[in-house]
Amino acid sequence: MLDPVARFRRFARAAVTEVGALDHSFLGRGRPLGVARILNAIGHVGEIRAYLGLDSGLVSRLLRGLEDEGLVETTPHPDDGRRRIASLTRAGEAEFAAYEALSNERAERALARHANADVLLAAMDLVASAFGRDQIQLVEIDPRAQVARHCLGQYYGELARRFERGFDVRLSADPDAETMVRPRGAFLVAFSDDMPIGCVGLKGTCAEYGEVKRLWVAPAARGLGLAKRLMDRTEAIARELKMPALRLDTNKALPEAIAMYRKSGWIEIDRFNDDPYPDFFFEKRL
Amino acid sequence: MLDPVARFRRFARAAVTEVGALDHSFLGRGRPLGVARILNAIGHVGEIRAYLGLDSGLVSRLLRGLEDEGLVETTPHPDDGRRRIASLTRAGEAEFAAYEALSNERAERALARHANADVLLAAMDLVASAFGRDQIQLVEIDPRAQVARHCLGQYYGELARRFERGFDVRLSADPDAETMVRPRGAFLVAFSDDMPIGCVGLKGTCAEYGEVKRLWVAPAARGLGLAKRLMDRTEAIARELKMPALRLDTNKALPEAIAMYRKSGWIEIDRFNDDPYPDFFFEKRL
DNA sequence: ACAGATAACTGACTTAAGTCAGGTATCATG
DNA sequence: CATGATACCTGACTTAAGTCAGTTATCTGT
Repeated sequence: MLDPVARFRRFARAAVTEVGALDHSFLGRGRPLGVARILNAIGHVGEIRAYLGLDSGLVSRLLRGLEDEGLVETTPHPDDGRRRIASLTRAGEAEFAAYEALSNERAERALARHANADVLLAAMDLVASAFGRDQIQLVEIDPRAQVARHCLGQYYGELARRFERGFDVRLSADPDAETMVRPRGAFLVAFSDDMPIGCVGLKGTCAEYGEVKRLWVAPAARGLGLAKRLMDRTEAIARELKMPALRLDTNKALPEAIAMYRKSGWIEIDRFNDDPYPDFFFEKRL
Repeated sequence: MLDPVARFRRFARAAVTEVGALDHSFLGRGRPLGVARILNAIGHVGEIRAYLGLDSGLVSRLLRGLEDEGLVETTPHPDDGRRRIASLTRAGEAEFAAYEALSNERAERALARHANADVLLAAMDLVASAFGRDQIQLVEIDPRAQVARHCLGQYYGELARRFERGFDVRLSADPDAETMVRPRGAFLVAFSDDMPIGCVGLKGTCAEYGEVKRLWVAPAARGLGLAKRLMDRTEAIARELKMPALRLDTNKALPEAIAMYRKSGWIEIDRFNDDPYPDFFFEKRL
């Protein structure tokens, strides 16, 4: 009842029950689960066969059934006459929305019953990130995009909580967005199933070195080695951009980060800027 | 990507994938899932039909298949000649253990990959408790039993963390176990799927009043209204034992508890003992 | 001791889900 | 333009899972 494996399995049982109940509610729409899944897949992606990993003959038949119901229509692929693209008709979209509503209602109800929904959600984020760790994708995006700004907001919030004297972006040497965009630099965001869970900026400072800025990993994604992965990718990009070296600064309130830098070949150097926050300065030659 | 419902559903997707993978690994033993589930149910409970909610004819046939394989044997029920009890043969137990091992390995592997397994487990406990909230059972047990002592240990740990000057049981008026056993009092433990997630003691202090002691709810179970449920049950038992009133003391470091007492009819009274820890004293006439 | 309920079983049937072997039209490439 | 690969389709088949009606033996209450 108390050992880790038993706790994990207790969780698995609870999740199965919950999932089973959702499936059951799906059946309430009078359609078998396989068909419902196809409908759902069309709503989310245009590509079904590979996405669901089903036999092409089976998909063909299921799709035909949905066509007969008037929920789906197929059009030939513009570039490839062999392929057909499935899309929802208006009626199909309504049906899709009905399934979505079932999922949403269930989620809303579960959250509404809990007096601490934010704690519950944080736990769910953490578990989902752990389960989906192999699907985490690093994507280069513009640091001015909304997701990027969301990540930065989270990052600043974290610093404000952890630094002894808080944190105010305006006092810090906030890098201009242009310095973190190709060809000068880059900005990476880590996504797990569409949720941003980490970021890092590579700033093209000068000819002698680039800088690693704004390395952040969401609480839900800690323990998965994501920071290391973000750093490795950043280094790769820096090499690609022919930067001779990388530098970064950090604060003593972030010991995990400092340990990680030391472990992955960064050398401590003297202060190289006049930012009021950092206590430690590192360099890595490429 | 950030609203609560989307986060809940992201979690559901991750859980489905994980659970599906486990099912898939079960298939590796060359037996369909339904049969595997029966085998599993026999291992855990003797009663299958009602437990799995399956058609009796279906269970009959599946059971027969397992009997033919030599994994299960059935014996007539001692008191009711119509009923039969299924049990695992030695070979069946080995097969059952093999399925258990698959689940356990999977759990161990998932936990081993995570650098913060304790954080992950805490999140899982929380989610599992929320999903299983309707299955939480309150059980009266002896306060000297191992589970009870586990709960009390957790409770003391929590106090030590929250009280300004820490907490030492030996300084507090630790109630004798006998005062929390029928007919003088009682001790309740809340179980969610075999995991103890809360407790409360009803101490038969004197003829004028009983006392509520050691009310504890595990962090994983907070927000589910469990404390209220434990208190309600305690009151019911107190009435049953003909106690004219209940009293309790508590500390200002536990504001949620204090708010809960006030909201459910407890009246603040003067100090009625010389325990060094409590700041607040309450009474409720029955 | 009898009527009605109940537990387990049996046989006949259904549905969902999927596999597999071809077949046809289209595409990519030398 | 011939050849092989590819995308989709079709028909025939299989397996898993379950429903349903009816049978038999046993139990329970009067």
